[in-house]
Amino acid sequence: MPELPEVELHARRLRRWLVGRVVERVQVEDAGAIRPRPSTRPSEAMPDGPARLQRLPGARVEAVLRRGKRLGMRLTEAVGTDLLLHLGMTGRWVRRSTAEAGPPRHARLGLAAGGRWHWFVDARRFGCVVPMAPTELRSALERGLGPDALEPLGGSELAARVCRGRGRAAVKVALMDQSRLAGLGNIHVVEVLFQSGVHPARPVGELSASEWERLAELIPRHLRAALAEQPGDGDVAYLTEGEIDNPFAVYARAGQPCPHCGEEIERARQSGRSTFWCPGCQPRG
DNA sequence: TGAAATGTTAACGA
DNA sequence: ATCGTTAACATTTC
Repeated sequence: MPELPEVELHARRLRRWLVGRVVERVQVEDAGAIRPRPSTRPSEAMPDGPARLQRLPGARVEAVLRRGKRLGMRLTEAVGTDLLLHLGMTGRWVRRSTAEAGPPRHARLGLAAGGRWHWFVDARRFGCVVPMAPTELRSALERGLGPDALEPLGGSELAARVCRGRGRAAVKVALMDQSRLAGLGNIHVVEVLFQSGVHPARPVGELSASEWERLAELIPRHLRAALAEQPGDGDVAYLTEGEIDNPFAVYARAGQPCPHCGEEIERARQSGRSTFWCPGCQPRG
């Protein structure tokens, strides 16, 4: 899942692990993970992807950037190749000692630096690594994305962005549109709407100014709180795979009592994704 | 066995 | 044309 908090967490970890270090080796386990453009299909691999990545050894990692759910890795300019990273649904980077026997399960590619392996692991294979010219990285990170959802935005500006061109769209679907606001995914948009007391199916054109103010304030606050709860160390864990308890107030809690008012959390589908809300706290208006 | 899963988008229908 | 929903991608898990 990575949504914005998990992607930002990756940015910080990759900075800590790699910035200032020289890439010693590259190991490609799955050439399909190397793509010509972000958001391409696993079957649309970059034909010369492995060859492009083999230029990296000797390059120093200069910076790790993030916008919305996209990550960028700047390398020594002389190498002529930077990387755009997308985690897709299940992608993550893990660090392993070089003494470890081999790549972890579902490893797609690895970078050796600072005496350790840094593996891009992605069971569902929607994530990718996109090699590109350094001049292209900035636009690849920004093109088609609205402002980063972690940055505070005024209520009226948020309303203008999210409503632009449509007044009848459901607020949940509009908030997940990355070209309007970059970073909210299915889980956190559901949580933010619950905290804001806004029903996910409300048309954007019908929200009041004070509701927009509340959303504008709660979006960055909620994302920062989610980020603060992430482990500083160890591998990133996503909800579906583990025995970790569901940390969310309403997401994946259909039929359970609302933590605020005790009413039963409801579930429905919007644009093919599950939505959860409390009928008591989030009236249809 | 079937359904659903955190992301994104091409293709379809109104 | 614009809007919005569905199907698809690939794989795992319940």
